[in-house]
Amino acid sequence: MLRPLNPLLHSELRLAVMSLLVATGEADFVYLRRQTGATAGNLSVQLDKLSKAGYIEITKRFVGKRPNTSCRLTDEGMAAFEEYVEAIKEYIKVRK
Amino acid sequence: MLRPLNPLLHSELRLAVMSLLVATGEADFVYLRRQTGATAGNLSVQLDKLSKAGYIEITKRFVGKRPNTSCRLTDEGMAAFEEYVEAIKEYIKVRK
DNA sequence: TTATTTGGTTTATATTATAAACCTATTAAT
DNA sequence: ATTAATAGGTTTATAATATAAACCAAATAA
Repeated sequence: MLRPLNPLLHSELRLAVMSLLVATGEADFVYLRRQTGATAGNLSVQLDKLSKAGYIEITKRFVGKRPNTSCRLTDEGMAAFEEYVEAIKEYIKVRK
Repeated sequence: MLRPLNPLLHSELRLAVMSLLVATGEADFVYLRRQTGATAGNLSVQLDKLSKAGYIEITKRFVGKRPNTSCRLTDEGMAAFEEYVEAIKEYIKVRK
């Protein structure tokens, strides 16, 4: 039987965020927003979920006078992403 | 920017069904239920959605005395599946 | 000094997924 | 012959999810 897809990662926006973070290691709110095209509200909610799952670590600080929210992929997040990738490959591979 | 994921296919059960149908061309309700482990109610609903989207064709008939619901992948369904595969690959590929 | 923009969060709503409840017919058990 | 289980589903109620609208505080521009 096909293996289950981690529901936290099987979400277009969260998967996009994780994909970007796998590529960059770390990225801030504004960057993720631009790259994904998501609304700020949606991004905020989804980052929170990834954070609560321990897949990313969120750091809030000021850069100059402006607030800045930075996200870093955790080892747990990386492992979960890799697991998801292996799982979804089963769905999309051509079988004979 | 990452391309959007067809929401009709970005669903665990519907994707599993499509994946099975890509492999077999045609399969009946009972087979799909066994392979996916889904409840009958859920499967019924999701097959209906795939059918309404034109991705599968559902044929109802009797086999002996028992009802039988058979599903066949359409060309449109195959094309949509392939499109989805290309799209999700962008999310899971390792970028440098 | 009043708009506007930046960088977000909270909350309300719409959509979706899922299972529980149900239905009809068949086969098995008593 | 009657009752109970099983097969093969569908319909509907509920829970979970995604999403955007509304909001907020501070900074910059007009």
